[in-house]
Amino acid sequence: MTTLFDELLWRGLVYDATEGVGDLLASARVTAYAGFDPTASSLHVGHLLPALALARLQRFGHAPIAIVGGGTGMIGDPSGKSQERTLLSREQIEANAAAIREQLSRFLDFDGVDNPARIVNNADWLGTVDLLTFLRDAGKHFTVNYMLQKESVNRRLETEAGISYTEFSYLLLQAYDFLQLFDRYGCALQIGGSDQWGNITAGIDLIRKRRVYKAHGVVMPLITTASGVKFGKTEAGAVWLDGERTSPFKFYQFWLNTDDRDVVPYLKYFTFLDRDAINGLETAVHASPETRTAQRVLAREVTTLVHGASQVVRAERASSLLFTEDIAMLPLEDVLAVFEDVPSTEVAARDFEPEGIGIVDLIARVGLAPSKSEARRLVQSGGVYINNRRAADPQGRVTRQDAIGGELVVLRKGARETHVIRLT
RNA sequence: GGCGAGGUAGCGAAGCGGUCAAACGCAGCAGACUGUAAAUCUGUCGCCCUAGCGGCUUCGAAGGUUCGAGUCCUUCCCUCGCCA
Repeated sequence: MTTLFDELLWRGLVYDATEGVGDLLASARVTAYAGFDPTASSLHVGHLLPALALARLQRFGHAPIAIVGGGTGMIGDPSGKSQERTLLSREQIEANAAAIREQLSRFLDFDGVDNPARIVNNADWLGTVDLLTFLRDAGKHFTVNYMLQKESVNRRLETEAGISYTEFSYLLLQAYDFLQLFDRYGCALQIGGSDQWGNITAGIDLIRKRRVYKAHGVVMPLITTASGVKFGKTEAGAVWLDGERTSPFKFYQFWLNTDDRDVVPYLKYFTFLDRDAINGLETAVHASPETRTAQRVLAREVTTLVHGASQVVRAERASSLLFTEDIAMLPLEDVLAVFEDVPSTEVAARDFEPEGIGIVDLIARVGLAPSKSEARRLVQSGGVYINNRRAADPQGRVTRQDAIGGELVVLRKGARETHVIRLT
């Protein structure tokens, strides 16, 4: 049967790995961890890779640990960052950590008898260890020479701004984490993004020196997009797992819009579909790209994982409605249901009374455009739709008669940004 | 503390007294073409309106010179480099 490592290899999830991980994973139940720093109150799609890696691990019988970095978050990881970070307040970090913990719990099973998942906070030990102890236990085992050679540090040394002592120390903290998890839970493997390689090997080195044990690391590739855009970004910024920040509908749309060239790798990265299923979809991409079957499956699978099946149904309905039907013809309840998680604004019905509101004013008022000038430009270029009908006259007005069921106006900008106006 | 370089729109970067709301590139936004894709092409990209060779506020900050200043002068603030 296939082992976890084979599985990861097939999915293209192994960018680099320590010698012998495959054998270890094939021969024993391994406890492994991945870390998540609480730099924001939500994870984003980029975090899915390590989060799902933990879930895959668990599915293969191994025991996953997710670290929410309440301790390391206080310092800031220089890996992959070209500039020094601003420190977050302790309260902020604690709030973020709590939110992230909740999100991670969706992917992991805590009730397994043999291999239950754990979520731990490294503030538990990093927050209590005193400086002298830390320097003796961790610091003593690393030469500055070694640390300077790490890519994350080295790159920053070449910049004008340099790197602060604080961020320079990050490596030691993460190494110390690995040691702690090894001691507490027998954790012998760390998983992360490819930018974590330096931090992971530092931990492995520390465990070897302090405990005379060979721990392992696996890093996953940086996700790229075929068009060169940074993965996980849309016009509205990062794609968050938090439904408040990125609505399930937008989340679904994000995946649905995946480039043909990216969709197969993404199916491997972000779903649990097996080889046959993915191979079938790959064929579909070549045979009939216009149906975008693979994208639909991808969107459905990932949205289900993050937001649940019921949200997928809604997103799919909203999607078809948004692009293929004349919404003004539909019953008010249907439209309401579909646009439930689209941004909306309440506007007093009497504002529409005499002869309606100028379309330009309305767009600026609900924030679909940042200024009236911008709104006017949009309308003139034909980028505004009221109830799915293009409104290209900047002098145009929206009256109460335009409202679906007398109480709802669906305002759309371009192909994707929709705003609902409720008359009250 | 000394010397040098520099601070222009989201970013990068032109500009060296008028025609500068400010070239150009990137990013963004919209349109066309499409498959809610990619590529390409077009338009747009400070704010306001009665939309015009219109009005207003911008080029680190504050003063000044000038009919006129992003452009010249003074002071200050900040960033970077070298030296101490």
